[in-house]
Amino acid sequence: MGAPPRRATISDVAREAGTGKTSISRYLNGELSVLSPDLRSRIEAAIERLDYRPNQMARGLKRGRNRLLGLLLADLANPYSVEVLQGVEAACHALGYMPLICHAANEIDMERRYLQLLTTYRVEGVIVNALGVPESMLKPMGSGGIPAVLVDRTVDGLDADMVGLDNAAAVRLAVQHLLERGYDDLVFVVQPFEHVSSRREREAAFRRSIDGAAGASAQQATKGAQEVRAATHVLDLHDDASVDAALAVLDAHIADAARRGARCALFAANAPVALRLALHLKAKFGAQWQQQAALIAIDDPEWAELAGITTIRQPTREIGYRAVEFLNERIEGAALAARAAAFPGELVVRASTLG
Amino acid sequence: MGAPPRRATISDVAREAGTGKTSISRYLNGELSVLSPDLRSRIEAAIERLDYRPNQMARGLKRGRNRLLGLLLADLANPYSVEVLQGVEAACHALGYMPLICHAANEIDMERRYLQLLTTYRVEGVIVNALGVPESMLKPMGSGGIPAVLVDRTVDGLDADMVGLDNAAAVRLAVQHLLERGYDDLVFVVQPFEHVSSRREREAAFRRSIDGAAGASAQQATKGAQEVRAATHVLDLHDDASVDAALAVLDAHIADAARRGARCALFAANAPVALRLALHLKAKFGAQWQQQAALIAIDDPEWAELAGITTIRQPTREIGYRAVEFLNERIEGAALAARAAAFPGELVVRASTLG
DNA sequence: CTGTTAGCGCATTCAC
DNA sequence: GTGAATGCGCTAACAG
Repeated sequence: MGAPPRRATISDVAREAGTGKTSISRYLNGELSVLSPDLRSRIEAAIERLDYRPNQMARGLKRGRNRLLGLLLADLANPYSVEVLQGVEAACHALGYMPLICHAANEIDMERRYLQLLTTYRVEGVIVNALGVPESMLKPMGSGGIPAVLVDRTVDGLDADMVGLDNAAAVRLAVQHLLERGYDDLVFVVQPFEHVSSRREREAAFRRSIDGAAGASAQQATKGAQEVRAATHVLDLHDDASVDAALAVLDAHIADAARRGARCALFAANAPVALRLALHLKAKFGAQWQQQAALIAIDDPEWAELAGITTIRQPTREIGYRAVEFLNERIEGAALAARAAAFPGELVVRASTLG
Repeated sequence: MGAPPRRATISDVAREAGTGKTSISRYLNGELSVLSPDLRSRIEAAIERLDYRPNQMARGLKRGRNRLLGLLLADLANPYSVEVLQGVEAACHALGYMPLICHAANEIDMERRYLQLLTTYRVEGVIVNALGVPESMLKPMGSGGIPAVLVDRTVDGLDADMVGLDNAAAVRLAVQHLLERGYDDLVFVVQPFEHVSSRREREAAFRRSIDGAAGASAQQATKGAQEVRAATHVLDLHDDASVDAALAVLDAHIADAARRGARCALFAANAPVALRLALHLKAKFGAQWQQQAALIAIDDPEWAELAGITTIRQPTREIGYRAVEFLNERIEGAALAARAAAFPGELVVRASTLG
């Protein structure tokens, strides 16, 4: 005997059950009511005996849909991505999809390759946490192409569903917290942001929040009545030399603030930036750095608690879940205009802003 | 015009190029030398014009292989998994496979479901970082079933290729470091380890390392001539109550060691345990906890540097890469006996063992 | 060099 | 209730 050399097919099952393929197919598709109890149990037995598993590829080929969703992630090393992924998975299970997870690993041409590959596997839709400019790579979907929903960031010329953080509100929350804690020299640190909408939005929101607060304090003579300074620094994490240079400038800024007697706080636009800054501050001020410099960040990685960093936590699971829901509606044929879901962030206060 | 409502098929291209499907197929499969320059350029043009992409599902159905590999991960929240994943991806690209990433999220029946699903999609092989007991779920492959290679841990009754850390050597390295630093009360902390081979091996290696060291010091009268104590504590991270209880016992142990004047060091079996311990130590001793208690861990997550924890780093990328290589050989038909690749760990000394 | 033919495993008319 | 026939998109013999 031994194990069968080849996996059983529907024909094998039909033969084993002494019937035609049609009945097997009906059984598989839950049209149980149309089968005589006898046939039905014979089929069950045959399937069991042959350890039969319907071939999804063949099914997909026939019916034209394979229940595959593409999930294209810019960087799985970023905990944010992993959490979004979990939300996506949960929704996929609930809706009967199988997520095809693709990891661009910060390589822009990996992203392009994967997008093509997904197309090739005829996924029914894609969820994209874009890295660079899939420009027209995604275009076709708006115009009858494959449905897509964007996560965290928009893609330039593309009019698609979008789900992510309410950046304006999140940044406002953070700035407000810093001002309340008496910081009056705020430094926003962000990766190169021209091409990433979420970074752009956060930076813009940062500027606006400061202006707003300054205006308010001017008329109301708030406790922090003195001027609040604000600056933006760019940290290109993929370029060591550039990072060193930027950190040197930052150091100068911090020193200057100390000289002026100002209270300086660093605002990291996301977790990777926060980690880099924390490492730098630790190297500079030692293990007790939280007492010398303030740091707040968007994103709440697992080590934030250990490092004692105040953060704005994103509802990452929900973001992933909603993305799939949006996509599913699109796949089911909804022809609405592009929607956007912006979830609120949550302030988690820790030692780094209690100096 | 507008975008074509349906993706172009090989027949469309053939018609557009004024030829038969065979030639198109030949073109797609790189049999270019067999095509007249004229036909060839007509085909190229047609493909371009129709934005044609061959349907992988159909190809797979026909040739019987779809170049899909299953990657079943127990827990993507564990940085170890993400790094292995990156190695797997790299190898897949090099060898022309597409990894189907499945995340069991610590749910044992998710694992089972995914294994079935992978079977259903006719993946050519699977790489499994097992969670529970896929028992016979994987059995079939040894006996003509789908090829599999195990990562980090074995599966009980299963005789398959295996790749992971050289646990014995890694643990020895860590223990040796601790002894050299003068610690004489070593506490190994690990998640429930009966069913996870790597944890079992590490725990066993811990006991053996201590015994070996004790023996050596006995005959050679090493500097640490006094007895070295060793104990194992279990931390079930998925059960809060149990964790609290275990930590209380640990605290007692530490207090007792202090009373005796012994130098106590904690040895975390992996990153999740290390994080939990670090959080506890921080809560107990404050931000400077590294000076009150020693901690070493297997795994080297990105936050280890920030937290200043000494670790044994695994060559995770290589592990993932090798897993795919093993699998590929199997898929190509190699019928060798089960192999095992055990990679060495690397000691990264940081503040937590320099007390 | 090129086209015709016959399936891969399955779902779906359409008859019986 | 049930089964035979047709074709999804593609590749692999076979002829020419």
